[in-house]
Amino acid sequence: MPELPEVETIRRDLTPRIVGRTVVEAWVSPDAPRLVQSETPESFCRRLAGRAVEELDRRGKYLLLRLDGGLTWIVHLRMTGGLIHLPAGRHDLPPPKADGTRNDCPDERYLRARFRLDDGGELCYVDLRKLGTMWLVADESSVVGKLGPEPLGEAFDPQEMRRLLAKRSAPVKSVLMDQHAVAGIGNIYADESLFEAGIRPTKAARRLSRVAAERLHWAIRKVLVEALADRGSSFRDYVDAEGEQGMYQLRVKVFRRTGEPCYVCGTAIKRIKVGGRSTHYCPKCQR
DNA sequence: CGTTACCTGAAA
DNA sequence: TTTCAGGTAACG
Repeated sequence: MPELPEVETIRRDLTPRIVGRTVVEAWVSPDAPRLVQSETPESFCRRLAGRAVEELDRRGKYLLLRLDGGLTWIVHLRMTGGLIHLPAGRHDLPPPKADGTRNDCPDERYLRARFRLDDGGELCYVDLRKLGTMWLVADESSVVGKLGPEPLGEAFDPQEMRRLLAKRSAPVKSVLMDQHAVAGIGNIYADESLFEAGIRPTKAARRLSRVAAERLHWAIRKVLVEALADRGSSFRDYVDAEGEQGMYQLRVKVFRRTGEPCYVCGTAIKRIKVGGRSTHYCPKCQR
């Protein structure tokens, strides 16, 4: 579900609500045996209880909750995970909606873990597909050590963009989505960035000209900054830490616009598979 | 390098 | 019934 703009939105919203708070009790559903990767759920809950959250950071699509005592609680939401904060006095997620609307994932059916805080608030982890993962580790690099640069960071400059495209014979879209190349771009923002740069997703990464690589660098930053300003995209499941939707889905130019006219040239947007993922592009604007 | 498994539920 | 879904690791 969430890519960099969604995870960063959650990080920003959660920061004032949980930094300085202590986890007084942790619970992991027996129905989610794969959620905790670093140890058994029992051990995880025991070690987490009593720890204060000192800092909330993000690397790629990972949330890093730095705790007192030198441990880091790392969360990856994968496809349908979400973290919902309930302030003091509210202890229940909404019940399933009767009308069958799809943006209802943070309901009680999909509650997989909960974390009670010392101010009476609560952090709820919801995940329909149960693909999300958590770790409690002393060494963060054991989890996030091999990620590529942050696309909005200083280390990601046009030269770095060219360097990471060079020597890769895979389609440029697959390289953009490779978290070891650059961290945080997923299916939506890969398609949108390639449209913005006028590059065909299937083009071999190493075949991009210098100018094209530099345009792509600029496009990635533009798309991510705008998506962040819109608090991410909510196509089906994604909601922020308060259960609210993002707005960028209203601004996408190609993602899930199959058959609709390109806003630039009017040509019908095409959908193909690249690296097993649905890929959307304008056959005229993107060469 | 591309493909498949991991999960659940909605849409085609 | 089959396909598809904001992701990733483990395959061959």
